[in-house]
Amino acid sequence: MPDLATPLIAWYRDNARDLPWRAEGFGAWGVLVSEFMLQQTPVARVIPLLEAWLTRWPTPTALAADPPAAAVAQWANLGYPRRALWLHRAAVEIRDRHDGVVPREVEALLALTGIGDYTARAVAVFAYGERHPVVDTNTRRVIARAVDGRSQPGPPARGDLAAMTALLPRDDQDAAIVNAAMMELGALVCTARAARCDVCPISALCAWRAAGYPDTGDLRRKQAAYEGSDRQARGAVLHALRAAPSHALPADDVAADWPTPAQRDRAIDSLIVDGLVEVVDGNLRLPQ
DNA sequence: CACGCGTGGGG
DNA sequence: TCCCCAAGCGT
Repeated sequence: MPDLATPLIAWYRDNARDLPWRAEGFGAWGVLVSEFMLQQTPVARVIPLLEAWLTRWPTPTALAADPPAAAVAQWANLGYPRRALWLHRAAVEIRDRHDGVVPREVEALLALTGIGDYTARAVAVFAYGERHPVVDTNTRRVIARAVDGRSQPGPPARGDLAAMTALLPRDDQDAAIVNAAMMELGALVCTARAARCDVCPISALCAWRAAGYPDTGDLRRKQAAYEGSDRQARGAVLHALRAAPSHALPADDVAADWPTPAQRDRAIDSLIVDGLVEVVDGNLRLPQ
């Protein structure tokens, strides 16, 4: 396996986007919040809401002092609002178990609500400079192509972390840059739809390119159909309740035009279970 | 391990 | 237009 780190580091120095969480001194809490928001939500939509979030809650303790409902409301339209509840819960855990300081150990980060393999290592590496493999979907795609010679990665698997570890230089700072560079390359150059090999710093070393871009068959899990799904129904319920801020609505009036009432009711029930909808005297409202 | 979970932008 | 995609996580 040729050395990918050296060209990646040089490329990253010249081509990395100037993103808020990469600013010197952005802080571990800011990095952690950004990572929560970036879970399945594009960068461009995260940036303005991240700034607003950190202005309102500059520390985990500040967030923990407000009710979870405040976090859900501030989450606005980022999608997957359960993440707002998880982030709030993580803030409480940081206050109660870590004296209000975002932990730097991967194991401690993994124990927080809403933090998994990716986010734990992203915080440890990008906020604290520790040396670990950080593997997201971009990184997995770049490894699939450059190293394994396949057009797309399979589903996340054990072994992903080991594969990335093999690419990391010894030096902690260089390792952090290579982690970031793999993600950045996947986001900007070696994307899911296209591979811009003409501007890729490792095209000469790429196994997929060398093999003539074989289409290995796409093993990625397909996103479930959204049209007609329970998720869509939940989205419609939330949309209706957001449109009626502060006052509760009779349950029958919420998304009343939804084509299948049973599905609408199921969506409401699941949102109540998740803590994203409240029942007050038989009326529904967003938690407050 | 495969599935459920929002919302919106771009090719 | 419509479909695909987007720094995952919990169960």
